[in-house]
Amino acid sequence: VVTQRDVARRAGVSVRTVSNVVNDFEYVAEETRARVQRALDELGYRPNLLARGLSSGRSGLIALILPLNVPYFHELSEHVVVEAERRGYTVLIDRTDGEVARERALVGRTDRSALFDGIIFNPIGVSEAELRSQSGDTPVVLLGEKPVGASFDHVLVDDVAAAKAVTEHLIGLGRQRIAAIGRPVKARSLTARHRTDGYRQALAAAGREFDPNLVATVQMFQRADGAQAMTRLLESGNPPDAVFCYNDLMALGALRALLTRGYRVPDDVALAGFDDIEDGRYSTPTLTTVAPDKQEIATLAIDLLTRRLDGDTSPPQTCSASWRVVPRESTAPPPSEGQR
Amino acid sequence: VVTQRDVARRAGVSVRTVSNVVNDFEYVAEETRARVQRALDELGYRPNLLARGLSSGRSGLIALILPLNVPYFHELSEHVVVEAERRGYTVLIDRTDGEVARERALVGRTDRSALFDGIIFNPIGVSEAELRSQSGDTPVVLLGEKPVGASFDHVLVDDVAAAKAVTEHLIGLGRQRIAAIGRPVKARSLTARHRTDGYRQALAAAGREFDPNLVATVQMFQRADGAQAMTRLLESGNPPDAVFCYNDLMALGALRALLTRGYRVPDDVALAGFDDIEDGRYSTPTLTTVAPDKQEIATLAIDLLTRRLDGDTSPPQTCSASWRVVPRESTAPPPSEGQR
DNA sequence: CTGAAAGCGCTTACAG
DNA sequence: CTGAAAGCGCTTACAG
Repeated sequence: VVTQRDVARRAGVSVRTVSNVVNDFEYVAEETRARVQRALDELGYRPNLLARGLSSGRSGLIALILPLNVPYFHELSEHVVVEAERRGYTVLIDRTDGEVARERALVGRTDRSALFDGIIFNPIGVSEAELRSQSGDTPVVLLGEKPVGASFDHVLVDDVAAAKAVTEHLIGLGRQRIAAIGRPVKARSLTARHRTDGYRQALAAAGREFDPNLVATVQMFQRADGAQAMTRLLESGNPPDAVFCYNDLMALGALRALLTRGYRVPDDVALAGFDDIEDGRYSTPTLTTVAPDKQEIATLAIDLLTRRLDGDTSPPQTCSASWRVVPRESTAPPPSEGQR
Repeated sequence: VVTQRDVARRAGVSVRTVSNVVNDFEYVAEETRARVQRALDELGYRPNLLARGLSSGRSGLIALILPLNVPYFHELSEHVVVEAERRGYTVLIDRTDGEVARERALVGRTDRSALFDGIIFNPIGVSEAELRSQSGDTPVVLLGEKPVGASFDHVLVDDVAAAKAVTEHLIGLGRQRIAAIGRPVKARSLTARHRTDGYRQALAAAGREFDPNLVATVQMFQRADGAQAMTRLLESGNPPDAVFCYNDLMALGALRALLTRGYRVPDDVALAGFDDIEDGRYSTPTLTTVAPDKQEIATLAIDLLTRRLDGDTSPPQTCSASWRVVPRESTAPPPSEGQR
């Protein structure tokens, strides 16, 4: 490998000057710069990130720690990568895939703070307290769920309001038995709780009775869970005529379960999800959903993080990104009224 | 931050000994080890990856450079991450999303070889020659397409054979007009060429005429491309009764186009894809596809890479992973014969 | 504008 | 088994 020392020798200058040229500092004589640049090119010098990081204390790297197997975060990651690049940072993605052990390994054990200038993280199992003790002075921005007493910067969407809005959309269709799929069997997911809250608030606001039998539980937020939960609802003897799934993935699973059993969507059962993942735009029927503004979320997260990297020490902030209900075929009103 | 020096001072030993304990070397007196370990714990020492990497020349990090927006690679990445972890390596993912500029930036400019012990890469736009000049002595394993004169380790599936097999499956259904979707408009993708070859070989082997009008071109391998190509085929006046899409994503787009226009799948048009992505198992109908063994591909790639990391300098190898045709509803024979 | 030198936090022959 | 010391390749006050 070619080092700055090699270049310095060739150009007849000190490494200090080479470093100045490489990093594009001002105050380098034009003549010197040209000479060094030539040596740089001729030797094919490329800076060693590790050495630079070790001595400067900054690597230009941001860790994005996500359950990449969740399409929502998968899609979000694209925006984060692009947005970070715009500010001169490189994002490296760490898959946690919802495994707490993996999350812990990433956050704990070795000091990744040396490697990464900052971290953007969607924690599933690691608590804020745990994270605080491990993250040292590396800026961390958390995505989603914000527990009380949070001491990190957060970016989130108002799950309660969004869930309420999409449930109201279902109510507006004239549906009578509106089910919800997504209450976790055991994990205490704030997201799920908030969406349940929104769902109940919408029912209450419409003067509807809350029926616990219409809330189906799941293990995870995957397609299979949605399919199973839907199947249970259908076999309950008194099937719903509309379902709000807490994410699109489960809605897609539910859709599959419905179509397999001969139910028509939306005619027999209207269906709505959450996340606006691409699959939902190509399913048949296409899927009504809540679309969080992913671009905005990414921008907010990177904004928050870079501000910290620039030395901002103000108290932790929470930014709320916008969202909207996107009606599609899965909740489209029947072609002509009263046909059912 | 706590350094080894801090720990050494506290334990009353040299940093050499601390390093020995941290790295779990043998030849450390039990008593010493215990004392150092206590200091380590009390101070909450965590090694600095950068410093370790710089002085040891190894970081334990593997870069996985992929178009993560392609579900096939997205699913593959999970296996690679797990497989690498099993060998003690950490995988960091770099999204290229099919953008050549991003690929170049990752491979060129800064010397990432200092940061990563090895690279697993699915190149879209960067040529092998270019890669060779940039990668230095960092081991690289390439995923997919293998050009002639390749000088890197490769892991791939036999696209020709697989495409031939799935086309034969379509022929076996008794379909007469079998279309193919996926020939690129301009890019010279080996993958697409191989799949076209396999498609043609199957037709030829069955004594069928090759009809260029039945091969639809696409810009990319995304859903929208599949939908558009399908639409064009349907509007061509003489629609196909079966379609082999070069990946599942396009097949899903094609499915959407078919269902939207009132065609029944598989009754009117049978449909097959390639990749076996999860979406295809939940669409209605579920999607017949070619399933490359992703676990095997990941294992082969990591095997190849770690072997190089252990000093193997044998000539570049090419490993072929297995695959199989997975028949699902989209090519299921009609319930009763001759019904059409 | 540029040089000589210290230092980032580790690893690792070299001695003992 | 352990210490003193050099070195990994850079950056960056400190002088000049």
